[in-house]
Amino acid sequence: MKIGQATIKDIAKELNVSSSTVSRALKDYPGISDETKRKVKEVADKLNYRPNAIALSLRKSRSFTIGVIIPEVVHFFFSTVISGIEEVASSRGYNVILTQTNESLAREKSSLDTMLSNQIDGFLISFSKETTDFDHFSKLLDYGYPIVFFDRIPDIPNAISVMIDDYQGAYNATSHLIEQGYTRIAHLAGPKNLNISKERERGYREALINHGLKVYPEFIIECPFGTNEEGFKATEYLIKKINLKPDAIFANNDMAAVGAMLACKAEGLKIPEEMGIVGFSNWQFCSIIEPSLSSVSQPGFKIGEKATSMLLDMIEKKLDPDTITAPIVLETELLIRKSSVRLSS
Amino acid sequence: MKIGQATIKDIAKELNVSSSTVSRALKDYPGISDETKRKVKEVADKLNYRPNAIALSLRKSRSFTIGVIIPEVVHFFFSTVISGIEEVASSRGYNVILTQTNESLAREKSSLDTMLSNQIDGFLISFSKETTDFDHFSKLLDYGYPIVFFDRIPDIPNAISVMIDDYQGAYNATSHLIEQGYTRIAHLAGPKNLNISKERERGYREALINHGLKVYPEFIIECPFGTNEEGFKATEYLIKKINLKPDAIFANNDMAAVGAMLACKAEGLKIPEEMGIVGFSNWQFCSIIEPSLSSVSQPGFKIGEKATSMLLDMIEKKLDPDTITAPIVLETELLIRKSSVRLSS
DNA sequence: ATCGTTAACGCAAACGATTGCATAAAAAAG
DNA sequence: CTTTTTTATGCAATCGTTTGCGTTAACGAT
Repeated sequence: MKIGQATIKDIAKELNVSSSTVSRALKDYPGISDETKRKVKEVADKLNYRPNAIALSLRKSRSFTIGVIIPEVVHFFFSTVISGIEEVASSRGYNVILTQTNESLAREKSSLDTMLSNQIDGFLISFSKETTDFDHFSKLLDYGYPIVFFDRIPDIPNAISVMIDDYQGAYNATSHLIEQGYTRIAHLAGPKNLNISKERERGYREALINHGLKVYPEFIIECPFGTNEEGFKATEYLIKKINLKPDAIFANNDMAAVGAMLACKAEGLKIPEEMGIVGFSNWQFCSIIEPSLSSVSQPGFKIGEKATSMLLDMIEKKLDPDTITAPIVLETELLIRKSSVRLSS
Repeated sequence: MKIGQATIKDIAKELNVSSSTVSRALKDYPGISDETKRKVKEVADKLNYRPNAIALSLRKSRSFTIGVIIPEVVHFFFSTVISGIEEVASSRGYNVILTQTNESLAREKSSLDTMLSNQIDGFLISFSKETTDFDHFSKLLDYGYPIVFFDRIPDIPNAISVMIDDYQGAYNATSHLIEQGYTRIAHLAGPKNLNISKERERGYREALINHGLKVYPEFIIECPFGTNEEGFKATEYLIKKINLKPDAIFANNDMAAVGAMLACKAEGLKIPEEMGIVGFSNWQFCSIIEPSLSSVSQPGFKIGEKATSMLLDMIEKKLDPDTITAPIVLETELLIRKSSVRLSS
């Protein structure tokens, strides 16, 4: 005998009325006498009645639940996005079902499946690094299923997505390094199949070109996992193995940037004097490490908020997906700290 | 016309059989001819049939969904716990519904309510800092509702909980400082209403006493929010305003410890020579800040795993809650780094 | 006295799947 | 060729709610 399991029928029985009357009374429908409404509500209270959302979902084929699929929870950026999602969803009366794919395509697909089984009203997705083919998404889109992609967005024509301006963020970061007098700027790039990596690299390249600097291919090293070990190795390589030593590094993510910092320290290179470093994501630790790390801040919370409110608008038909033709782009902010400032201004 | 909306009835119609036959065929029940089974499965495949989990939930009054209520998502420890929860739940075929309370009691209660409405099979809870009265939990427990508390555990006799050994963790951290020759060890404490704070403070106190040191009340400063600003202020106060200056700080959490480090740097105190510092939680940044911060590592992922597997066992009646009389306690690990080592060993 | 109107409520189907109990047809036993 | 058993399938209720439509009784109008 579990709690809250009193049903409309129980109330009906207690008062010798029909379930329809109870249902209507609870919702203040017209055509029910005030007296009955009063009694019904009283008994509902007494029995600790709680509407069965499952029954409601079945009836309305709406679950008031949205599904979130992300690569991993333990990641500063994603956790802030989740936070934004949860805030908006719960304030608008929706539940959030969460799964992480751990960057596995198989899990992404199975998550999609079980969520569909659960009559999810819509999806919020940032796909895995393994995902290169978007058929499983476009099928759903074709059927008019509400989906909003965020951060990592697929190359599907009619997909709705919310992203940050990776290009501009990278451009600003690189320009900042250039303005600080660094001229041989290397780039620790992200995995090639993610658009965000490509965009950041593009921002890096164009900033160099627009400032009259040359792009050296050997200065661009891919760090697909984004760990500090990777950043460490890449930086050691840059310092030791290359003829033209770089004097600054723009990293695709903060962890790699930290790896770069550690490598510099190990090699006795002073930051920012001999090596300027800028990261990407503005993880919490950026401001507290030594020297503090300049980084491009991604508005994770805002992304979550925006993506969710768009999704809910689509679900509630307040927003026609066809009116959205381009991805929503949120601005980044370059946070300049000690690791990249060597000019007294 | 949404995808996956083909129902058992659609399959039945297509083959001119009854829904019961289809249902049984899909589940390989005996008493259905192999021929029929084959056909049913074929059509199911063709129509992209996906069982409606909602209908199933209603029928079985089981939702195969567990509810997670935590103070906040953007927190290294909690995000690792979530990760552990999600792994176990999804591997055992359960969904995870997530809400954060932002440390508000009101939101905690309303989350509880909507989850109950959604026929959640069980709860995983770490309650808010505002929560001092546990009636809303004990009501559910009395009704036999499966709940596992983690990290922050309530003082209810029959509550099942998974926690870490905060006392021992704090004891070890403090002992380590003592062994390093620090004698005037201060403590940045957590909010008084959380058991974990009390336990950590107790570990700190007893370590001092057992090593023949005195406990100075003025050395214990409460940092209820656990921010680095708070830690900064508390440490400045300790350094400047107190007659007997401490030579080490054991902080209730890493952020406060970082605040303490910054305050020491601002005051020109060398770490670890003039001030030893140990934190709690082992946030990611501990190993990459300068000097690296010694910290007590909490096995967040394991907590999530353990709590979830216990909850699912209870839900599936594989585990009788009455056989569990004491909280499950997981061991911490003291990670010794530079911030607290001044003896060459 | 009869008719129309309105207020207040009940009936029953529907959402999708499961399942105990019938039932029909086919096969085996007599 | 019956009778019994087996095999394969269908019926209908159920989970908790909602809702279109019908029903009843009371009331005022004619």
